[in-house]
Amino acid sequence: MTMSSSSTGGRRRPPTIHDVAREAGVSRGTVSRVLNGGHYVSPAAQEAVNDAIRRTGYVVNRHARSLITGRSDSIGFLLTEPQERFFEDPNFNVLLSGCTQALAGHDIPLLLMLAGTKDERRRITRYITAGHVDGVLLVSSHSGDRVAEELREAGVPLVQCGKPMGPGSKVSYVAADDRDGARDMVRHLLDTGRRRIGMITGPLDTPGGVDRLAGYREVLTEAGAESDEGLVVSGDYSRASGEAGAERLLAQAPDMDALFVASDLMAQGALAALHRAGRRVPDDIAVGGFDDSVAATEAVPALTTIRQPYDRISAEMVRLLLAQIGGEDPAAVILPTELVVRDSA
Amino acid sequence: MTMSSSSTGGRRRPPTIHDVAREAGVSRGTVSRVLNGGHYVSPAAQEAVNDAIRRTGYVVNRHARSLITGRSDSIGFLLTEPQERFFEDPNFNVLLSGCTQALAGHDIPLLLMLAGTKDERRRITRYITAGHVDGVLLVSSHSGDRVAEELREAGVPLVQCGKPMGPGSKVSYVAADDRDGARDMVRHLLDTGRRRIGMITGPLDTPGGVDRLAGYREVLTEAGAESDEGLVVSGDYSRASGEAGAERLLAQAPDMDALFVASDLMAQGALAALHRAGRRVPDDIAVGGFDDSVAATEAVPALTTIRQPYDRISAEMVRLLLAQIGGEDPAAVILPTELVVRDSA
DNA sequence: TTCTCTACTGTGAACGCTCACAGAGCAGGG
DNA sequence: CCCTGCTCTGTGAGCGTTCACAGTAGAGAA
Repeated sequence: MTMSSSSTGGRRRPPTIHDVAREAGVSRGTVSRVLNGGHYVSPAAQEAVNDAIRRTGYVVNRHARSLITGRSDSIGFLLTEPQERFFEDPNFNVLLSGCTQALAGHDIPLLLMLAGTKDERRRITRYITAGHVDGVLLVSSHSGDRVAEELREAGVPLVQCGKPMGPGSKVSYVAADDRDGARDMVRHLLDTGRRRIGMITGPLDTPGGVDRLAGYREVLTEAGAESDEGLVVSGDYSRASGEAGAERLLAQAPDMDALFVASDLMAQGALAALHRAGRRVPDDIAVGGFDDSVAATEAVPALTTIRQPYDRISAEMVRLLLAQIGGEDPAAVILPTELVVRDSA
Repeated sequence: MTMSSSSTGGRRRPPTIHDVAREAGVSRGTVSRVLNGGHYVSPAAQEAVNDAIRRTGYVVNRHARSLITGRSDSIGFLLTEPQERFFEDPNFNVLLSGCTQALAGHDIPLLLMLAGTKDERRRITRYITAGHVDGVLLVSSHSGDRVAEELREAGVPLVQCGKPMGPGSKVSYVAADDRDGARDMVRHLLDTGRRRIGMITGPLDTPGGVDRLAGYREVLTEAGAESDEGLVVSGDYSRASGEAGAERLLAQAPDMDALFVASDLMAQGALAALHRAGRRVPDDIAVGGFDDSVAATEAVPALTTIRQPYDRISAEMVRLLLAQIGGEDPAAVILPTELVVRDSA
């Protein structure tokens, strides 16, 4: 009934495991065992300890625990893109909340780390290698990025979103099947009678950018199309680059009757450019996007696109990371995409 | 010239302060002093230690440090809004990068924590009170939110963005002068000949929402306007709510010749609604926003708005938080706003 | 009985760091 | 000469926890 002084508001020193042990009439070891699953603890001791914890208001000191276990029970979501991209691209939102949710099931908090500049990357890398998180969910596509390598070398469990650029890289990753998705879209455009199909690619220093272009080219070649000379320009997944890309394509290939854009956000930009040029979508020109983000449904007309299963991607990323933290070897997961037909194609 | 084995890829045990001491030929104490500012260390020792750190690839183990200092040398940026709002509202972007930059000067990493749901808030609050961050920059406006109180009771240094709702609250905060900003905007609308001025307010359970409305009413009253009956509706700062608000106002007060909207994002929505209704801006109706975010310059026509000095706000938040961590008492800072005239009014 | 096995418990020894303290060396003042 | 004060250095203790180990008691088997 009586509250021990340590549970009142203005306490000085937080109670330690030692205080709990004294209060419960057992040893530190027993308290620790209760805290960590309760194996080899008698029911009587179990109860006495739980009571004492309640009475003292004891909270485990995670720094002390981490010091010895080497674990921190938290996970970092590291984004090495410029900050604007993070806010502009709706995919990040979906990915982030997916990961947060997947981790919530394990009661692990997710720490978001934005490292857009070189300086930030240095600071955050040091923070991570100092053991402040048990593992990192890395979202970064560009090949010039050394962060993944650095973290891997430092022995930090890591799962990347999207295929890494280097071929022999031993890093875990989860990705959608970009090539296959691109093939589906281009086939759909061909099936609906389009013949002059242009493409705005993603950044070609990323596997996603390269693979979607490869899928596009494969299908066109299989269909017996001649060269795609003048039909391909590349962007950086931003809205603005989609707009600029479409303008360039319209100038280079005015007879284009379809346009495959490697992200919905770029496709939004492309739609704006097409609209300005007086082309009706899909009557004059069909437009296909990629991602199936909110940008696809918000676009006018709503975009036909390739759905990336972000819910499954984030779930798999978390699963792989926890497995890796548990000692398993890195692994790669490729998930299938799906064609979503709306109004633009 | 030779690299110690610990700096190669597959190291087992990370180097400790002890390894560095041995490598440098000094004691643990001296290494520790170098690590913590280098006071009372001879130049020769200083250099030897720095060399040894470089050679061994030593990174301080922050758990061990934290265990004894009680500090974690990191700061949390806590957002208790639903996640969509975070991505939609460009103000968060600006605020976040401002804080990151301000902290970079102190070499302190910023951890972003999104706690949109009750469950997330519980997890994150526990994480914070367990001492994982030294202080919290809190962005959350709603009054129903108990997070600020909880953290303050747990003794966590805290600075809020925006005035807290409760009157007697002892929590630090930094805010722009919302009332004064609103006054400036409404005066500007009056000065340019407008007479029937409507308003879309922010959420009225936030001081920002209340104060901007108060400023609006004061100026109208001073100008001798009759009741604003039917001229005021409220939104939640989202684009969609601005659109809906403008529609409602158009129905209630078709003779309105100006509209003051409590955020640029809502103003964007309002512009869309006005456009649909065939009203020309600013010819038929003037529109004034609030924030001066990118939404203001992206809007068509570009928004006349009230600039919130987000760069100074974030700098002040960081300054206040660091001061509070250093033992100073909480304080409040109110920063002036500025009228920015563009095309919409 | 005695021995073994199992369930449970307590005790040092870490983990890697900082902090307080003591002590060395040297200068300057009485 | 000693004393004081300064800069610099090393050492032991301890932060709060887990882990390995040793040791106890009681049950069952030999």
